[in-house]
Amino acid sequence: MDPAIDSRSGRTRTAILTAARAQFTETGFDGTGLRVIAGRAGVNVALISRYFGSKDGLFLAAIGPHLGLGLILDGPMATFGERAASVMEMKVARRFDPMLALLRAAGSPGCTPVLAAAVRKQVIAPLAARLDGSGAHQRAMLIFATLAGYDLAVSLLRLDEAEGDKDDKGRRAGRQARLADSLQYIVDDG
Amino acid sequence: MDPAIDSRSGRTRTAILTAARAQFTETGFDGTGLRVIAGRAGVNVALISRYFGSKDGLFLAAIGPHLGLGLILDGPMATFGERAASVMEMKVARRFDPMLALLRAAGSPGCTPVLAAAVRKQVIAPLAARLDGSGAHQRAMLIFATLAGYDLAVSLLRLDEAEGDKDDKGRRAGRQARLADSLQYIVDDG
DNA sequence: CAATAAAGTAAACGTTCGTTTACATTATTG
DNA sequence: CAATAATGTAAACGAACGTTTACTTTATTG
Repeated sequence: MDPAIDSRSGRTRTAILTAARAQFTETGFDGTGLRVIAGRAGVNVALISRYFGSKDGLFLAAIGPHLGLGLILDGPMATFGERAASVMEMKVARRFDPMLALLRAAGSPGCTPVLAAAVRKQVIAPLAARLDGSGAHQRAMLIFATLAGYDLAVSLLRLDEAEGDKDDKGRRAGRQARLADSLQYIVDDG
Repeated sequence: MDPAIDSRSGRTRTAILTAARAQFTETGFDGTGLRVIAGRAGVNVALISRYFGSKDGLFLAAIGPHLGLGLILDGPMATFGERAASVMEMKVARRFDPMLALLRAAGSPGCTPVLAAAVRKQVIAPLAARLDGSGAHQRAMLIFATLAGYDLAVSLLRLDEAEGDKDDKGRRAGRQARLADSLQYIVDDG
């Protein structure tokens, strides 16, 4: 029986993980206190240390397994750009956004190496394996860079927000098309 | 007379700013303590509060004015990609890297809005003004995203580091060419 | 049911943080 | 030179942090 479901300890464990994912996404690693996570999960602070050892352990358990590209790689690479850009735009207002959590935590000295390892293994490697042509590894890195930078600009810095909110859908569609095009250009190797 | 040069107060002021730029670049906003900056500048901690009011004030004064594109916009847009990619690769091992400082601080809740405003004003706006064709603003944003993401991948996460360090120059040249190509593709509007 | 382990709780630990206060030193100026 | 402002210093402040300890409650099991 999976202890992550049912059983008292399993319930608090997942409650902590869920709260941690949301909170790390919203306020980053350094900006998130364990007491806030505990309160959000309706759980005592000391239990976090008991279950995950340390704050780093919690971060790794909460964010680590979700840094992959998910379903974006499912499908022909001829339409990778479209799929990726679509996912990047759809994920707006989700409570847990792995890429945003990565951006908000990548600056914390303790998180950088573990995040780098996770991205290498879960993003770069499988993506490069799907790319034809030369320099697959570097092109995979460039694709990741484009996606991460896009999230930095749109979701974190909110650079695309104008004064009036009118034409919001049009703006979203426009930037999504540009992103898709730019990504596909890298996939197709120029 | 510019009080920033000569005069006792001017010297300590610039010493604090220099130390702050380097330290914020290395360890981010939350990861940087005022005592470390003070020690690096050879200055008493209390003077930081006196001269810059608060840690946020210091960050703004140290990083804010340097977030622009610098000399990258000087020259024809037909060779923008090359110039930008060249600058991104040359700046390796510099003590103060504005883009890296931005990436390391963007996750801190207090820094995000001020960084967004600075990028909008100093990067997106002047860059969009130099772009021909439709959707100049969004393409400028996408260019910034590509540059920031590239720095995230290469300088911060160091995703391109392999086990053996051989062929380092070749790898650098390769990824620089890819970046230049990808940037120019956005400038030229497809 | 009693014994043992697991899970949860409350409080405190020691540290670090940004900032402020009170005081000493140095420079400026009438 | 004396007065006054500017600059530098040392120490302390209260708050927040991650983590640990001692204890109570709940569940499991022989």
